[in-house]
Amino acid sequence: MDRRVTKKGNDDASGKERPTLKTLAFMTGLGVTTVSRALKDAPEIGAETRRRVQLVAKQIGYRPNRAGVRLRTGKTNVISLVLNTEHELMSFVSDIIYGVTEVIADTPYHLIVTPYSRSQDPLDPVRYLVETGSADGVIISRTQPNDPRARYMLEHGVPFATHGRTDMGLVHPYHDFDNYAFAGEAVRALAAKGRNRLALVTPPVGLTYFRYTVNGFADALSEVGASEVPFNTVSIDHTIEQIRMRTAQLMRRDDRPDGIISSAAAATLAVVAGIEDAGLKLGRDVDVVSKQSSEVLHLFRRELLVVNEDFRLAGYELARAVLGWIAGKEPGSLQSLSKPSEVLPYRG
Amino acid sequence: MDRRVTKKGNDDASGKERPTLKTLAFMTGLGVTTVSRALKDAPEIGAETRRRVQLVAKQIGYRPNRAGVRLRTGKTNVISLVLNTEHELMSFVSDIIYGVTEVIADTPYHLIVTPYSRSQDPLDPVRYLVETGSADGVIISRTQPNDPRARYMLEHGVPFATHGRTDMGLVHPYHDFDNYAFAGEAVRALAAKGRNRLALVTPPVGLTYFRYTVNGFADALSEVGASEVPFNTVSIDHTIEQIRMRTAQLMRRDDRPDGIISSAAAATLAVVAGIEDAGLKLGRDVDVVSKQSSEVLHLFRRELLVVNEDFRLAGYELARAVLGWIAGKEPGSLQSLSKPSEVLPYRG
DNA sequence: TCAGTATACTGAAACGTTACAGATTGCCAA
DNA sequence: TTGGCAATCTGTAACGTTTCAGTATACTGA
Repeated sequence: MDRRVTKKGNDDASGKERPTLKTLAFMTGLGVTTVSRALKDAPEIGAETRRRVQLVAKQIGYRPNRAGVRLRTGKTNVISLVLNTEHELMSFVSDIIYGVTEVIADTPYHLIVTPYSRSQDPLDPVRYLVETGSADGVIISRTQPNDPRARYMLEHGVPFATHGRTDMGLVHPYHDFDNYAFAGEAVRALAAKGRNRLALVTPPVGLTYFRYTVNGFADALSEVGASEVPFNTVSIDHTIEQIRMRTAQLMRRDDRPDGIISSAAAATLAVVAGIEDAGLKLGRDVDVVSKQSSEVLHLFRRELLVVNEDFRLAGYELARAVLGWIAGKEPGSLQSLSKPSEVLPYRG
Repeated sequence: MDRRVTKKGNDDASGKERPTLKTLAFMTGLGVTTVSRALKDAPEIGAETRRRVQLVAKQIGYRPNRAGVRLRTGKTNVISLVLNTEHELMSFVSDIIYGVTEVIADTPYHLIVTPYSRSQDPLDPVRYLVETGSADGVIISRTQPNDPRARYMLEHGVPFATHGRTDMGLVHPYHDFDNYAFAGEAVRALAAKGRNRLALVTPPVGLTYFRYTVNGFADALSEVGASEVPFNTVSIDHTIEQIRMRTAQLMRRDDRPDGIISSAAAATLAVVAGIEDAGLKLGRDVDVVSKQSSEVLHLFRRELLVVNEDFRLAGYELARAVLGWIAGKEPGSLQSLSKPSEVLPYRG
């Protein structure tokens, strides 16, 4: 029967060590429990005590220990952004991150980036996050109409938001760019320039916004009475070289399009290169409308017509949606659709 | 003297709950301590026991609870990438993240992105990370010759790596691109084309690589006998519009340069636009050498001369450096300098 | 035979937090 | 007076992990 001396090491307010609830309890002469509750404005704590505790806490710069909270409550204070490192680490990822951090900045949340690499099941990282309880909320992109990740997280009660919509009859927060409208506006802009044989460089087949884009394109085509020149051999997921080569092939054909619509700025660079490889001139032989997420295309070729998509806004909305869901709001009320800008020609 | 019944809730291997050490202990019939040590190959555990525990652990998919480990040991298994959201969230950030995640992928580490926004003290986020013990290692960029963040982390014993070198007489891991060599090569390439009045679009004043670039530029100028056309009114931190306007101004002067070196692709777009605004033609009136981090510039104007900087490599090296330091390697052995590619003309 | 020691294992405590189940005090109604 | 209740505050346990200080057993040398 031994009688060890237990050294606490924190019940004096001496050291350089980070203050804990125990430190605060010692300083205020209260119990640890009382301090804990006072800090979170629990009703059963006296008004004066509450103020006193909060004052002292602020003075000595108390910050709750994340590991303690997480261990006890399961709350991680983490939002995870799940990214496909193969396709998505293009410039717009930075913008999304920017938008997310902007929202998160004055919350206790941290942003962790969870990658999934080469040809891995997209569900893997999500499963990992859910199984290990690594995040309070998740943001995914490259959303599919029938998206197993969204389904999985719904089943497991994990708050999330998708960049892009789904079509499963399930309701969840999302943010999306109105690609149906984009494609439609693009067609109309080209039609207004007298172009009537149009080709489309689509989003990746299989993602939801592929459908919206294609539908918007098709509907507007018949609206303005233009026809489609099929160009199914590429999407914006293809490499610069592939897009360039196949565009050149396309433009050398007799039935070549006189208008092209591109769903991404990087692809547009390749498309224009392909057009010029074929000896044609932008603005004369063919017009191109492209989405872009930063103001680069007009520097590239002033003949380009552009539509702006704001990925910072996307990050912002997605983060707000996830936090909203975590805070208990209705998932259905956390959906947003961003309208495309006008189709813009080079402005002086 | 009450005699409450304590419900453990985990000592049966029943539920859907995540297995813990206790679960493993129950299943193997061992003590929690033994299981813990067996999993980390402690020497005082019998070989067979060790194998048995590890087998069971693998079978049921045991993963240590991060909060438990972190609370007990202080180890977070987190690497933090500290970013300036004002300047740095350009495309290359994605590449750095890609490189980092590549290294981190098969380690227990998570990557968290810690932003610091508009005109905030760059030391703030670092101080936060250190004070709250939120990360085992930190990666910073926009490194300065005398960098308070590096000094601070050295003082506090926090492993880190800098993107770019410092010049404080203190040794720490870094990865840097050899901008001295880049500027030199660029000057020589322009000289080889008969250009001898050269201007430089510099990195942001105050950052270490500003100095290297400027020195490489100056040394090579005198080496080849060319002269500098001062262009101090811009750096690559300026907006596209500013760079464009001032380049146009510069190019309208009588003493305009016949060669320009640009430290970033985005700036180069603006520079070329400015050149053309002034009615001059790239490749005829002036040649431009530019760094780029992805293959876009040759699509933009094939007359451009480019040097490639690999930011994915940077992320990769930085992550390896931090992990190496955490693992106990000598900081001085974790420094790397990446040589620029040749100056490349448009390749067919 | 016995002490000494190496081997293999174990319980308790601690990290910082919150939830649960009280405990203390004062006040009021009966 | 007494019982009840509201208002405040408190101790203990628990989250899952590792470390400390053991204990039990078998083996060793004399």
